[in-house]
Amino acid sequence: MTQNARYHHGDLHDTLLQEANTLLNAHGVEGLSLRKLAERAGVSRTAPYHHFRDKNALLCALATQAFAQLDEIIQRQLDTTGNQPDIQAFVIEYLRFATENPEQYELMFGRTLWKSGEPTQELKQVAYRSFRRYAEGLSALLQGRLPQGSNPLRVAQASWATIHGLCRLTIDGIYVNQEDMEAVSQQAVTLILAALNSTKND
Amino acid sequence: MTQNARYHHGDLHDTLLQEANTLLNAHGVEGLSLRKLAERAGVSRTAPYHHFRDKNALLCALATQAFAQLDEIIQRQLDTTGNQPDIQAFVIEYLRFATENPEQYELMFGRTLWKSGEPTQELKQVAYRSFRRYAEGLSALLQGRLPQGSNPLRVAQASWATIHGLCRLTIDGIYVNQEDMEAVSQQAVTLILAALNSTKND
DNA sequence: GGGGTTATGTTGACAGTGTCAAGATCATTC
DNA sequence: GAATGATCTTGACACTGTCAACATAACCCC
Repeated sequence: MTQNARYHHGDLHDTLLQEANTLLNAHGVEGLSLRKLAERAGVSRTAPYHHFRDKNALLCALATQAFAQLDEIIQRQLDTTGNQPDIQAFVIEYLRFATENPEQYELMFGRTLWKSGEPTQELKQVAYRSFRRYAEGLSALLQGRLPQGSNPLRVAQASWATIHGLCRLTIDGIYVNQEDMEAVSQQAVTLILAALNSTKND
Repeated sequence: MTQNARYHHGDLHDTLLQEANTLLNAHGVEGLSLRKLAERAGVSRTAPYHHFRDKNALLCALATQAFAQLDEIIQRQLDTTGNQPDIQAFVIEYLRFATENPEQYELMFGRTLWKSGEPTQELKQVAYRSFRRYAEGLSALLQGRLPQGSNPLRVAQASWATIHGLCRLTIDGIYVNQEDMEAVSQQAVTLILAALNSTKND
């Protein structure tokens, strides 16, 4: 029996994830169909169902993978900056991930899984852990530089919302102008820093 | 001929938009199918195609309507606050619109139209005008209160990104906790105000 | 090794989707 | 009153996710 004509694929689970990522990058979530994916993996339409409960589960698996990647970037950034908090670098790295992996980012934070679909237990855990780590790390970076009456966790969440908003605007095709995008993110950082340097609020 | 059995609907265009909004609110974009919509309007599957080129065009029309609503809210807010800029109120109003009309907001700013679909020329115009108005209005609110070296337009865009990010997080089902959401948005406003009150940046 | 169990892969089928083509009906206009 | 265009209908097609039933291979225990 030749290797090409064997009945069992042997590594379909991983192959599916890999090919799915390829299709995702090429045509977006809306262009990712299980049937095309199966064909691409050289397997029949329903074979993927033996490895993922349904399409939603597959997408959750992709998102989980992506969270691991972003997690690593965030952790590395938080470790590197160490005692000398560099929010600018942090934001740049975060934005870089989102703009270089727009479809993954969409999957991680978009309504496809969180609202329309049903996020896997696994995805929920990974995502929440990621949120927590992010918030804690960032609030550690901000420690002692906050305006009076500010809650470090809330500040971290608010500034994350800012960065996230920038990512969404870019990813969703609203800021088509790359130059504008950079200027705006630059200004966002400046804004955050200005807030941090102020010692008074009301 | 009875009114119920007449061949021509008479007001299908508007009826479609209205019923589409109902379906949108009830089941989201992903639950809005042209066939269900046609049935709901008491008309055959392909009748809508005589009033909208395709599904994308119908969704663009819905988004255009929604932009008009948000536009009005923004304009009213900017006029009301007048000489006494009240960013807090502005943010609250914006967030209110988004949380009360989540599906419309998704349509207005989501990838459904801007990335996956093809935004109508009309939608583009309305949207860009809305963006511009928003940015100009907000930057007028901020005038004279900015940290040195800040570009008012950029600040407006950056703070819009913050608000937009909060909206997305809520709408996409990531901040399920309403209480958290309010605290974070509160903090975001505080952050912006703190930045404005600071006279120095870097 | 042989037989039963489980994992994996296949074909067939179904309901649902957007959309095109061709024809039916009505409203309007010359 | 006939012709033209707007509106609506049925029929059809390709595509989607997913279930049921069956086929094949791998694995494990006696």
